[in-house]
Amino acid sequence: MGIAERREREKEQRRIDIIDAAERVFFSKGWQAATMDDVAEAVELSKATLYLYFKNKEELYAAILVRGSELLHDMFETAIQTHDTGIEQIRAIGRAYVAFHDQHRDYYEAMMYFETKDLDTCDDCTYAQKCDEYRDLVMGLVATGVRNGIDDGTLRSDLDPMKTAVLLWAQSSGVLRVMATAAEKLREVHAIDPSDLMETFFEFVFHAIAANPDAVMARMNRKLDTEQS
Amino acid sequence: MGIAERREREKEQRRIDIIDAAERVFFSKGWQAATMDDVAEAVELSKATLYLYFKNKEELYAAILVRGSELLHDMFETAIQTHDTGIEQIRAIGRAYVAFHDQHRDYYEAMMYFETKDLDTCDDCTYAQKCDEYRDLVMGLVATGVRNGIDDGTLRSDLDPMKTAVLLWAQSSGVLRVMATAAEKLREVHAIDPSDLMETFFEFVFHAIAANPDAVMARMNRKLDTEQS
DNA sequence: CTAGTAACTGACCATAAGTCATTAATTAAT
DNA sequence: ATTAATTAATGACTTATGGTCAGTTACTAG
Repeated sequence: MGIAERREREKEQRRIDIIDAAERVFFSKGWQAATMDDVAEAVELSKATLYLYFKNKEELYAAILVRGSELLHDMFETAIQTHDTGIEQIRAIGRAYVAFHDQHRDYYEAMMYFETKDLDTCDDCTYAQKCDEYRDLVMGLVATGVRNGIDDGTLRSDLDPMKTAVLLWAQSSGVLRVMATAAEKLREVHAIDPSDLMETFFEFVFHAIAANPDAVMARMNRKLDTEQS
Repeated sequence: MGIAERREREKEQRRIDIIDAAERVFFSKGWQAATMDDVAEAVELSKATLYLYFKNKEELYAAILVRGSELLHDMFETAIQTHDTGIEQIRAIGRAYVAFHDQHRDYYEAMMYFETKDLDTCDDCTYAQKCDEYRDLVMGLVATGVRNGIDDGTLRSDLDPMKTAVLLWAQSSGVLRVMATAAEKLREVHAIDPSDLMETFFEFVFHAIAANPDAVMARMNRKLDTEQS
């Protein structure tokens, strides 16, 4: 029965087309201002058709969030795989988070936007569930980094990996959010450079979790000096 | 001209009545679900009248946020005034933030909800402006605490007060948000107690900013032990 | 008592999410 | 090849809600 499968593929492609169009529309006009009619027009389908593929506007948005979550997860995974010691992995994850914020601003903001009002966790909202799953995976990656650091002696041995992962994630999210929403004000009113703020944040973190904070800080400063010269 | 003043007072009272009603409605049904008709019914006025006092639904919400901001500011101010050393003031502010989250959950969530999509900063949105002002004041209080700590030797002397204040605020917000949105999951899936998470966060912070981290940690642990026994 | 002003309102509009009966296209059966 | 059946798609509609406005009521001043 190749026909059924072809239809399945076509249907899947439609779904992708819709998400692509939704991304363009939502990213350019914002979640609130963008209408389902806009998306329908962008994908050259009637609005009613959208509702054959997505339960409602929110779930269509969730589909976009899944893409963002996947991207972030992959970046974190790469960060882990391309670094050896736990402390370096954690730092690389931090940099990856910043890079995600810088390079995929649309996804970042979309994810921030919907973090407050948690997507309704109804049973058939597969997209919202996938978002949750990715968040767990991401948290797991951070925890892995912490565990590696404990094992290889670069991080404090008395840390609880999962608790530390949650804290690192929460703290980073908070700092990144402030950077995203108040970057302009920080720079102009308080004369604070956002990326400098981020560096200080990293410094704070390593003061808290490194096995040997002083050595780590000394190395960080040396690195910064050589980079700047 | 006592009449004009009385009318002014009455008008102000109306405004307060409307905000009171809006608070009840918004807090019970949520920003999205609550309608201006709901508010109108609650305050026993026609919907059109609401628009004589508030430009739109968003500004009415902002009026509520101002109350929350004021409350938070006062709690921070008290925290500063009732503690002597800088490090204690910072800790007290942290505790105050947690207390605000615990005891004024409605205000806390309302403020979180609107943190993403920054209230439109149009000229005549006095309420939104006031929110911004309070945020600055709050940040200033934290910076004052840091400055005091630098002066009295309880905090690292190389800290930039304002930068540190922004970081502390951002980090705390992030952690508190995660606690608010994922408390249940943290406890049940990862076996992490939210208030324990908060304590570890405080520990992280003081590792980063205390002039003598080891001494501070030792003291914190002693305190916790005596409290638990 | 009357004119003028401020406060208020019912009826209305515009927009946008979501639904449904109907139509068009594709596939399977005779 | 023709027809029935299944699937995909849609135009027209309903409902809900933020926001507006002409007109009414209540109060004040002269």
